[in-house]
Amino acid sequence: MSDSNPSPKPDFIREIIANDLASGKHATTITRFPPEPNGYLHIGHAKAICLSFGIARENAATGARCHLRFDDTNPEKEETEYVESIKEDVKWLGFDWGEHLYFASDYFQFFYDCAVHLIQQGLAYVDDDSVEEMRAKRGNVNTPGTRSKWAERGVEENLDLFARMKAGEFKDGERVLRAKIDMASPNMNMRDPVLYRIMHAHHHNTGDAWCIYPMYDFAHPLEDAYEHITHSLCTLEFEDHRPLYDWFIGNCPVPSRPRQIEFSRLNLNYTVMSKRKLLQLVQEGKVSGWDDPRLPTLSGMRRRGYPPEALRSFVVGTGITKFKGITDIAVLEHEVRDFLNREAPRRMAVLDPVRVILENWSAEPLSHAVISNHPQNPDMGEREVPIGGEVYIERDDFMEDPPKKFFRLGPDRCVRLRGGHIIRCTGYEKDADGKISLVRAEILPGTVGKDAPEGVVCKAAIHWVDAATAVDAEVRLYDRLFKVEDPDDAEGGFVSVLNPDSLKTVTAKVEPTLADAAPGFSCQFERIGYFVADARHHQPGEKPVFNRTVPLKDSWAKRAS
RNA sequence: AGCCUCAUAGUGUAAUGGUAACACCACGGAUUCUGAUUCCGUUAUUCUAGGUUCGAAUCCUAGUGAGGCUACCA
Repeated sequence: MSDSNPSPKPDFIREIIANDLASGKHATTITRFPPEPNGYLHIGHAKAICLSFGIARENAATGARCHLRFDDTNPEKEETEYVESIKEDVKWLGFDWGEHLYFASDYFQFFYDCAVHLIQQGLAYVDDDSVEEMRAKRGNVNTPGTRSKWAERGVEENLDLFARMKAGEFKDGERVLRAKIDMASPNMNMRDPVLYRIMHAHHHNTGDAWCIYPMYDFAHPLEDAYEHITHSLCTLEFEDHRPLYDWFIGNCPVPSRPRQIEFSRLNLNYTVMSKRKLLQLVQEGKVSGWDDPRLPTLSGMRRRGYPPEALRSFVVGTGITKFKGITDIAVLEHEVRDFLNREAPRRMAVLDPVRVILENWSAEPLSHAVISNHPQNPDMGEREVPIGGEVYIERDDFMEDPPKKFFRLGPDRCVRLRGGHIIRCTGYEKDADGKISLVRAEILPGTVGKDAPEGVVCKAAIHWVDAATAVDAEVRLYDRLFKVEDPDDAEGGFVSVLNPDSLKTVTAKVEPTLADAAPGFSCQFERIGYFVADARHHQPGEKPVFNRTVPLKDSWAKRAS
């Protein structure tokens, strides 16, 4: 059910929002998508994007909006390159943040002021303990922690020390600012969490202006409040952080009171979604880059030819819940096929060519065949495909000794060349290896555009390419990157279960209309699959490169196997 | 072990105290100048045990199972 404007069924989050609007708690809804610029966006992010931006779009009548905010509070992991790619990917997915592009790093002074406020309230203190000491005193899930002795410091001393942390008087790791909450809390996040750490690092946005940086738990609720976010939607792993989120909202001088709501992240089988692992695949050269068509990154899927409409339909279709399930990749592929089947023009290409000589071609020669660009959609018009007395057909479409239910070519059998004649096989040749090297056939005059004459059994139409005008193309056949359903659980690491056949490259014969296909041009190679002209490698005048988006379903192959 | 969260066909999601449904997958069949598409059909579902109620997937209690939490990451 691909739709350029999918309207999702109400889920529990949309229900909360509808109630807040109905009760007058909020006049409108302001959401946000807050990626950390430390990697490329992937299909999992698409879920968060479609949710938060989708809610803004659905409530546009009330003035709703969705902010794009870069959560760049850790200078060690973040890069400008990622900022640009994220903006591009969000746009490509079909969403627009308008004027509302923000950086958490623009709020550093605000965070600092809030921290000072907490110190003044006696709710935060500078701790001199080392990482190890802090870890030891934190306790564990079964035993309460013990408070650092530094928590006894007075407000003035804390204020002074914190100012000196900011001024750069201390080295990395020497001190931190902590909230004073509850070292015995069963929720580990409440055991005096760190608010600020010292990092003498260059920040992509603020340069060297700061040497103390706020932690996520502290910064995020403040960012949301600062932007007057009404509903802050995040994934399930932040559930335990919500009490802390609310604590900061309640104890800091903030201009609004956002509400955090958690939902389940997207999980796909045969797929890794963790940024760390994606980065590893890129860095170790297991894939060609962040936009490798085998990757679940948005840029990879774009290059693979997955239309944004299909991604949106998929993500909306999987729904929003708190249940942590694993979605079958087949659902995504279905959405891709569903969209492409309607939108992609048809073309012909032969991936594994066998030459066919039409021995009586002169009996009724054609200069070209007229073929519909989309049989179910005549509006897409027709094209003329050159043809002559010698064509290539797919190796699979000829069988020396065909089984009963095989409908295509074999000795003395008939088949139709799509848009052209019905032909009858009159002979074939094999090379030294026993491989079919040539097929001989005759055309049946008078069969172009006509049903098979009496007495002729012709149960299939196959694709072909004219030998004289065929264009060589590099065709990349992508398959799933992993051999196992759950690479995350693979023993010996997920890299050990990479599928060695995830990329096969063949030189194919394609119809001449494909010679100068524009980068990103999507079409269906009839009877084979959906393909897209590669955006990165195809230059005009060079051999065109096509990436396989997704194969067509093939019930014959399934039956045979 | 403590706290938090979740549990509906194989998979994902609906049903908000009143006939358990939709999509994907799988398997059949019809149509087809793509063994695609389209169309029709088949199989199969409320974790367990109690309780409340005329009536429970839904509310309550207990149990079971799964996931998350013990970074100066986000």
